[in-house]
Amino acid sequence: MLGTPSSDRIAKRREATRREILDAAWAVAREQGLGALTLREVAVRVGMRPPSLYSHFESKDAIYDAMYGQAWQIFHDQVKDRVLPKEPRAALLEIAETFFDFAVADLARFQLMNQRSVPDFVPSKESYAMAVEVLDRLRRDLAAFGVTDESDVDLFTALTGGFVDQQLANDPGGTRWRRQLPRLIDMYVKEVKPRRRR
Amino acid sequence: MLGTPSSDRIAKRREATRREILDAAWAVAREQGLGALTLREVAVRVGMRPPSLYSHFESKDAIYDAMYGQAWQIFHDQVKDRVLPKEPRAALLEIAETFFDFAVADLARFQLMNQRSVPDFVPSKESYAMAVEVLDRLRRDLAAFGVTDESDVDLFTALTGGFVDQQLANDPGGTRWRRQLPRLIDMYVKEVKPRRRR
DNA sequence: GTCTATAGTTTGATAGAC
DNA sequence: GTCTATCAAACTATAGAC
Repeated sequence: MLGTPSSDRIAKRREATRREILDAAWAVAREQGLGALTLREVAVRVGMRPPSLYSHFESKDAIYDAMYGQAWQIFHDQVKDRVLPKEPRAALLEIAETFFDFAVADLARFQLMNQRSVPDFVPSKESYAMAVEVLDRLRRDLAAFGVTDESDVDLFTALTGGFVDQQLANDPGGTRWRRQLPRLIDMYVKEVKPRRRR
Repeated sequence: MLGTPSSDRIAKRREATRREILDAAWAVAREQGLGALTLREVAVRVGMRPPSLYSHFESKDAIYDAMYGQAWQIFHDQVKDRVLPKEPRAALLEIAETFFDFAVADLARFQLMNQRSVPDFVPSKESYAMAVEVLDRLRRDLAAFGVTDESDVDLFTALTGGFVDQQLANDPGGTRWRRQLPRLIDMYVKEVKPRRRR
């Protein structure tokens, strides 16, 4: 006698399929551009017929939304347990480089996360929460070095974000801006004068 | 007896229609997003049927291309005759603010000019030339203050571009980053040490 | 140069059998 | 949960009359 699959097992399978779909969606977005994403292409890659996607996502927008949340989730997982150096310059450089490398690795992902590239797309509350989580984490990291002014945090995000933009737009795959990150952090440290972490 | 319109007059009329179409295209892009631009919507606004657009542009891509070139052209016109202060700090601030204000005034335009927002769109040689022109102009402007290292120029574009990005993405219509531009220029001046213009 | 007509795709999404 | 069948709509682009 065979038992029926436990509901736990079913849920796991469902989740796995969802992830397969998202993986395919990311692949398409990377290869053809975020705005060129189509349900057909995604379905083909997963080995499904397009209508079957609707068993897992209620619309194309829901896929964009899941991608958005997933991207921020992945980055959050990557930074949430890191231990930063006590010395401000080294720590801030690590923060900047981690974000830079993550962002530069995938233009489509960066466009979805940080630019308003998909017309009418607005992340759901749940997905947006992940982005907020990451920014809060950055705020706490900076605060540990005495950087608490909102203007100082804004300065930091603008500086690192600007480097990412230039790298992606004008030297994709290269290091023209990446290699200037240490210099950037030096500038920032001189300006904001963070103190050594306690 | 009526004469026939001079070929000069005909050319003027053609050019005017082209501009009308581009104006409509910009309006759609601003209102609905750059990626949501459709020939139908553009035609409706101009008061034409969609196929008529093909008398003026050979494809949708050609419209994107003309928009791209036009945007850089407009910005170039805006800066080509300006006389900068001799004092480095004031001059660099003016350069940064001019670019910032222009970019922040229109998200769709900024996306077309500086981000890779439209899948597969590659500007034609002629349109791209306008962008190069502007960058050359910036190089000459900076050179007048002794800023000639490519890395210093790259730093400047990344800093100002980053501010634009943050302003558009996280405080559209506001001044959260705009008001920190003087501070940014102070940082840059300390780092690069431009000399007074001769 | 603008129109009508229409081709030829592609798209996101639904209905209902299995 | 996946399929087939299908839809309705939108799209870019072309042909040819006026």
